Amino acid sequence: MEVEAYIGEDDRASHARFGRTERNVVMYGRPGLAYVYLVYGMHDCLNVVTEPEGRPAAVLIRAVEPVEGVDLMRADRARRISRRRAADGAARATAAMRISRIPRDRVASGPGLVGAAYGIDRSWTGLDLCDPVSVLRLEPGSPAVDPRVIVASPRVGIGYAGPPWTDVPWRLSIMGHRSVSNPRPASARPGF
DNA sequence: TTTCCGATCCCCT
DNA sequence: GGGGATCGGAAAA
Repeated sequence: MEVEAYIGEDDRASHARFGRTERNVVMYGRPGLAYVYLVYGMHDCLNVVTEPEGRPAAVLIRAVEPVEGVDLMRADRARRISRRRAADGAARATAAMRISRIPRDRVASGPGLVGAAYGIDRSWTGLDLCDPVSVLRLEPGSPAVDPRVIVASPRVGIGYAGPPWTDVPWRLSIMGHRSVSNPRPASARPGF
C-alpha cells in the first residue's frame, strides 16, 4: 500500500516537467482519470490524475495488496517470465515453482507489478477511475486507513530531478505493511 | 542477505 | 542519442 505524488511542471521528477506533451496530456485533464506510462521499456505504471483540469499532477500507485484473483496473477506472471527467456523445460518448471510461492501480499508490491498483476497497459490511459462501471475504479476502503500509520519518505528512482525534488517526502506508505515496494522506508519495516 | 546487471522501447532535448 | 517514476536472476559473500 504505497503511492507517490508528482505535482506540476515545476516538479523536476514529474513527466509534466517538459510541459504538455503527447504522452502526458491526460495529466492536464480531469482528476480521477488514469495515466499509464511505460518505464524501462517493459513496465506499465498506473497513475491517478489528482488536480483540477489544467494543472498537471498525478499519484503513482506503487504498491497494492491484492485481495482477489491472486492465483490468476501468479499464473499470468509465470507465463510472461517463461515467454521472455528461451527457457528449457527444467528452468521453466523452477520459475513456475518460485512464482507459485510468492506470498499474496508481494504479488503487486511495486509499480511495475501493479500493472502486471491487473493487466494494465498504456491503452488504459484516460479511463475514468471514478466511474462506478469502469473495469478499474477507486472505491472507499473499509475500514479506512488510520492516518497515523502512514509514513512519508522521499520518492524512489528520481535521482535525475535534483534537490529539492529528490528529497520531498511525497512517497506515502502504510507503516509495516508487507505490500510495500523495495527499498522500504526505514520506519516502515516490519517490527517497527 | 546484498549487490550487480541485462532486458527492452519510447520519450524528449 | 541518452537514459528512464523497474524487475528478477546470478553472483558475491
